[in-house]
Amino acid sequence: MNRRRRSDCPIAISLDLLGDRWTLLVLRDMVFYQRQYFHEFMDAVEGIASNTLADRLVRLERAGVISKERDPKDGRRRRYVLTDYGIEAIPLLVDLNVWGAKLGPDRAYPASRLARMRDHRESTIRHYRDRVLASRGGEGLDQRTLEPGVPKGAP
Amino acid sequence: MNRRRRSDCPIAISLDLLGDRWTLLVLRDMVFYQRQYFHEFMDAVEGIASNTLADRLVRLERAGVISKERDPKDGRRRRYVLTDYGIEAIPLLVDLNVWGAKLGPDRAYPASRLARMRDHRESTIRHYRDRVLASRGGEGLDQRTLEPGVPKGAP
DNA sequence: TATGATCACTTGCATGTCTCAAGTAATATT
DNA sequence: AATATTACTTGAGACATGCAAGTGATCATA
Repeated sequence: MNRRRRSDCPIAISLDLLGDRWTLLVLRDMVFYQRQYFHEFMDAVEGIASNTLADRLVRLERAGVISKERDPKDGRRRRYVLTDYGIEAIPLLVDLNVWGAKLGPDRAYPASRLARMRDHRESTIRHYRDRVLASRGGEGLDQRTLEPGVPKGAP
Repeated sequence: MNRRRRSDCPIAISLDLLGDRWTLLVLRDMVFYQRQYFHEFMDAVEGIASNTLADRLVRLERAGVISKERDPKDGRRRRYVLTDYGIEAIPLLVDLNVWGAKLGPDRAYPASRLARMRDHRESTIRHYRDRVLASRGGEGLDQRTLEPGVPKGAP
């Protein structure tokens, strides 16, 4: 999909990459749920098809939004993390979250987190950005304990 | 497309409505280019098909993002304007604009406007919101002169 | 009042994209 | 050595999109 660039409008350019039903959900999983592996994205409630997921990951990587590396602890796994450019999409996700919450059933979402996103947008963005940076710098989460791995430069 | 709600996640809910290649471009036309009529959306550089446009306008109206009214000056025309809820999507469009500009050729976009969007986000949003409100309240732009029509309540 | 143009769509068909289910290669575990 | 897991790929069918042409309502002009 979205093969050719349709125009030079920056919104159209964004939409050539992000304008489908799945791409931004993958980024959401990375930012809000700290998911990093193929099977973790597959496990998301919405149920993306594996070929669609593979396609989106390739496209995001080619666009420089995410990067891919082999997991040193388990050679089968590929770890996907946001690049600096990908991190700049966090405001977008926050806005989508706030906007969609008004359209959908509010029971579905912790009102406190939503209110924080709406009323303290900047600090929310900073919070998630820092969390991504932290998990990116280190070894990611330990997949058994789901605790942060050894930080970069630690003994 | 996007028939059923996939999950209660607000981002997924947003994407059920906005997650395609055209819907946000229609909203962009409304917000940044003050377009209000079917043929104006058709004239956008990206070249949306008429059936796709008709479908998106119906879906946006059903979702309460835009409203539709007969043009009192020309009964053939339907005028599409943002609702209050639609206006709340303006931050989203600004974010998409700023983000996409880094991906695309910067020659394509007035650097001054872009810098303003990035560095003075709140006032940019206010500016476009007020402009939408103004055109919504009055008669819209005069289609011959492209000047604002008579404001509401004027003699 | 008749004629033609414009506007907002709709229809039918070809093409493209996505989903679902199943399969495969590489690596890890037992 | 046998089995499980991970990250994919493949193929068929469903669904969405693009294109060209057509429709009815309304307007502009003679």
